[in-house]
Amino acid sequence: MATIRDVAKESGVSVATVSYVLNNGPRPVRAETRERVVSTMRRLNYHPNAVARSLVRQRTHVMGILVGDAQSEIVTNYYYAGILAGVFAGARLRGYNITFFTAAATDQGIEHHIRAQRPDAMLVIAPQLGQDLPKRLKSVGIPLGVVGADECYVDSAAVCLDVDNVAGMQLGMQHLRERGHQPGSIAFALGDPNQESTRIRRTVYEQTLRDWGAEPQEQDIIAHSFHSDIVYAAVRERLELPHPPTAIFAGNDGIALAAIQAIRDRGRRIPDDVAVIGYDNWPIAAHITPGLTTIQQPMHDIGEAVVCALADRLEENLEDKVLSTKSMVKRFMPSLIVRGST
Amino acid sequence: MATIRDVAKESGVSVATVSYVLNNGPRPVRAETRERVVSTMRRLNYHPNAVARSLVRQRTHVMGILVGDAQSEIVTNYYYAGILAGVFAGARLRGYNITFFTAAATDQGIEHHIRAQRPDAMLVIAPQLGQDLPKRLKSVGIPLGVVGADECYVDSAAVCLDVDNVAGMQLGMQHLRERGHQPGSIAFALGDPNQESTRIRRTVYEQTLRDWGAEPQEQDIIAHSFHSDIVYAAVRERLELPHPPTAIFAGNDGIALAAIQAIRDRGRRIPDDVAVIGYDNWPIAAHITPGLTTIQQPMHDIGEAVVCALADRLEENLEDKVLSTKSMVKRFMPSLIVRGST
DNA sequence: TGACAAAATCTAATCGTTTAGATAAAATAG
DNA sequence: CTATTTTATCTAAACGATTAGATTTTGTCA
Repeated sequence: MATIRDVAKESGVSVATVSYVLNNGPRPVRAETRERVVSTMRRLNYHPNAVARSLVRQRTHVMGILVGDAQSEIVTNYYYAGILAGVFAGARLRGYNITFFTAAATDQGIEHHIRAQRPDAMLVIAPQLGQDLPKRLKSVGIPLGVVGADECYVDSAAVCLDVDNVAGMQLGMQHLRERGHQPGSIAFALGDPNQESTRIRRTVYEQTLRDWGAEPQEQDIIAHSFHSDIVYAAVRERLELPHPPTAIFAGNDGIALAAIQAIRDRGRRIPDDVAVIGYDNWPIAAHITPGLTTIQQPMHDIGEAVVCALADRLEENLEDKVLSTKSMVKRFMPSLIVRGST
Repeated sequence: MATIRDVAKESGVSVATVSYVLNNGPRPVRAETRERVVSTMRRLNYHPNAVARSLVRQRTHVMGILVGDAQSEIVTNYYYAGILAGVFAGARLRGYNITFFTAAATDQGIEHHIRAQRPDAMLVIAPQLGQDLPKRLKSVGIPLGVVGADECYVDSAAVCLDVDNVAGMQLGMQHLRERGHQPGSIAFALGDPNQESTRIRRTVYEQTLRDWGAEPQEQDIIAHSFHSDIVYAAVRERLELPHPPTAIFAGNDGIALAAIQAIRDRGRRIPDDVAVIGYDNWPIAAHITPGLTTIQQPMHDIGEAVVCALADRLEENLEDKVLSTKSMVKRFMPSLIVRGST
């Protein structure tokens, strides 16, 4: 494979000149010379070695991405998938490569691994990573981008992006209210209670009910899991209790699907007897009957934004030579997709 | 950040000695010296720079992965997601990093990009990439791993892994036959006819019918798309024609879902009037009623296997100093998951 | 035409490793 | 106690780029 030396020798100039041609600077090159160099580069099928470049420039143009222990989750889960797609788009836009760090999050060695690989920045997407991870990542000393878990990262000089869970939840509650459901008849199938988003949404759910003058009931908060079987059982159970809900707000569309199943198997009609509203707008939501009303989140935008924000920060650093220590938090507005289930 | 020089100076030895400690070789180091070096490495929080290492070793320990134009597809589609998860597992196992090459497949510059980044190997997962891509990738001269598209890569010195589409299709057809469906009453909702897998499965479908003494009918090959709306319409249409099928074999579970919807909306029962069998065993397949009978493919295994095969090849090359030019093709056996829809 | 500034190019150090070849220290043999 | 082998280290040249500083070439103006 041709090197810069080969090109230099072949076109009768020094390597420096070739480099100036390659980078359009920082020193000028006579047009005639440039042409000669460019043509030999083409002739030799020369491509500058990114590894060598990284070494001298002290930048790899790689952003690392860290995913939870369950590697499969990140790609299987539609929520993550959307973010990832956005991340790729942003990376292409700004000229970065995305490398997946395959070490387990609980590895003692993850910082070491990062230090060794020298990505320019790190992305963290799975919110349920270990407690001490923020500190450990911060200690590496490179810009950090976090999606969906501000709280514990807010003092880590990180770029924290998230969906606005408060707004999303309010959007859905408001919609149910407009559809005529009484505050006391709206249940919440929340999902994994360990996730930050779940906690926030629960708070909003409860607060909204109180604002409407109803005290939230423990029995109306059901399905403390994302697993279909558990959700199904929980919904069936709730439907047998007194004062069954006339509407169920589900923590994601998977939960909504399981809830729908449970409602139907109980012999109730959707949306006449029980309305269902989901969260995330999975592709399947549009293709069931009735269509699932759901909260759509701009996941692609978030993924793209986090990469761009980090790229901005990196370019800034390039000038200031000092790593910004300010954290930044930005929330993205969800929107309501109304379909037949409400 | 500490370099090997700092460690050397601090422990009063040469950089070479530190390097020998770091790599356990290739020359011996006195135990006493080693200890001293190791302890200063720890004290200085030293981590060898992978970039510098890559430069001198001429190996990056990175495998690049190329995905189709629709970046989102790879992560949204459950089929790809499974493979990806396996790829990550394999990469962790063998000590490689996975980098996504974000350039569009149709980019003229994709080989250039690869050449510049110098991954040790490339993975190609989306089968519907451009026609000339195999040639272009081969021209880069690094080992190639291909999942799901042997044909056009078989002369590219590639590692080609795929699901055994013939076996999977036969498995499903056999099952339908055992459930009492007549050869002339089995329709095939194939999906995107441009995909290699679709073509193979169609051939097997037709051949199987002939083996059973029935001539395949054009009208029984429906839904030439993966798009739910198109599938839905096609199935509805077919159900109105004479001799409606008693069983529909779907090209993937998404198609099956749309078909089920269509069958139900037409007022037919599943599986009594029409049986449905899917392909891919999406998570949702277990959570609908009736459960969807489907063909499960060992996607995780395939993803892991392709990485391992490439790693083997790379280690081999390390010794032989010559890139193996033999292509290797391996097929993975699918299995039948029987649920209520048949 | 000569003096001087500007533009173009070259030389060589650098980035942080690995690893052959030379050298010093320790171990073994005679 | 040398001579010789073995083991442990060191020195210095790569790997393939970038980029200051020195040097040469070209252009401008009196």
